[in-house]
Parts: sequence; C-alpha cells; structure tokens
Amino acid sequence: MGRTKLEIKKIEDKARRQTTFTKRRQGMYKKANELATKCSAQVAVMAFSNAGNFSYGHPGVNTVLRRYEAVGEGAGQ
Amino acid sequence: MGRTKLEIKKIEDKARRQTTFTKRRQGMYKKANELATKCSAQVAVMAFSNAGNFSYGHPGVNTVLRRYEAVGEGAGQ
DNA sequence: AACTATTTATAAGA
DNA sequence: TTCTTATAAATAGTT
Repeated sequence: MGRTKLEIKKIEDKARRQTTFTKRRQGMYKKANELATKCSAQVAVMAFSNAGNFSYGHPGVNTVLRRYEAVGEGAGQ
Repeated sequence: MGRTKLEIKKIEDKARRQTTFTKRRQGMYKKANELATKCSAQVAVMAFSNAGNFSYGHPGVNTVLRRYEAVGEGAGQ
C-alpha cells in the first residue's frame, strides 16, 4: 500500500524501518481487535525488534497465552 | 473493506462469522510475515475461537513466546 | 503528527 | 467453495 509499491524485504534505512515498524504494528493491533470483535475470538499479537518489545491481546495477552499453553502444539496454522 | 462498509461488531450468522475468521486470520498472518521481514522483527499471532485454535510466528511461535516470557510484562503496547 | 496517492485487504457475489 | 470484483481500509512517501 502507499505511494509506492515496495518489495517485502528488509528496510535498510533505520529511520524508515522504525517508522514502518510502528505504523504496521498499530495496524496489526487494529486488525486483532476487529477479528476478536467480529468473530468472538481471543487474539494476541507480539512484536519484538531492536526498536522494542510490544504486545497486544484481546481480552489480554496473558489470557490468550494461557489458552495457547493449554492447547499447546495443537494450535496449528 | 469489501463491497460494504460494516460495523466492527459480532457477526451473528455462523457461516459468515467462520468465513470472516478464516480470511482475516490469513490476512493477519500475511501482515505478521511482512512486518517481520521488513523490520527484522520477531512476530507472533494467536487466534482462538469456536472455529478452532490457530497460531503463526516468524521465525516460529515458540521462539517468540520464549522471548515474551523473558521480557514479561515489559512487552508493553 | 497529519495528509493523500496508491496499494492491499476483504465483503459480497459468481 | 474457490475465484472474482467492487469497495473499504492500510500505508509509503510527503508536508
């Protein structure tokens, strides 16, 4: 999306990479919230990079994690 | 997105809810992969509903989870 | 931090 | 139920 069509590959410029990390992380949180609301689901997103450690969950990251641990490897794609 | 603008609220029709869950889950996986690739990040998504338990991670769900556990509550929004 | 041109995701429909 | 298409939404570059 955006002004230019970009390949999906590492952004080498640090400032641009950091900006993209923030924008797209916010986008994923919004998608996670929408998926959870529309489909009565529990959803969590985690994103870690040099720019920091971030996570979001509906109803909460730890709630979703506990469920993942209960299901374990059964939580296939 | 799509033909109609829809509110973000629970989809009552079961078949439509299931279809949306699958489509949007796939969409989130794609976004997760793009974020990880573009920004050299580690990203995980978990989604649980009546339709099943699903997860995706780059480089892998368990790798990302171990990092979350190491960071713990420090992984703020 | 806000704006838009443009690409991408997706709700209905075929 | 997989594929298409009209439209809403996300976002890359700009200001």
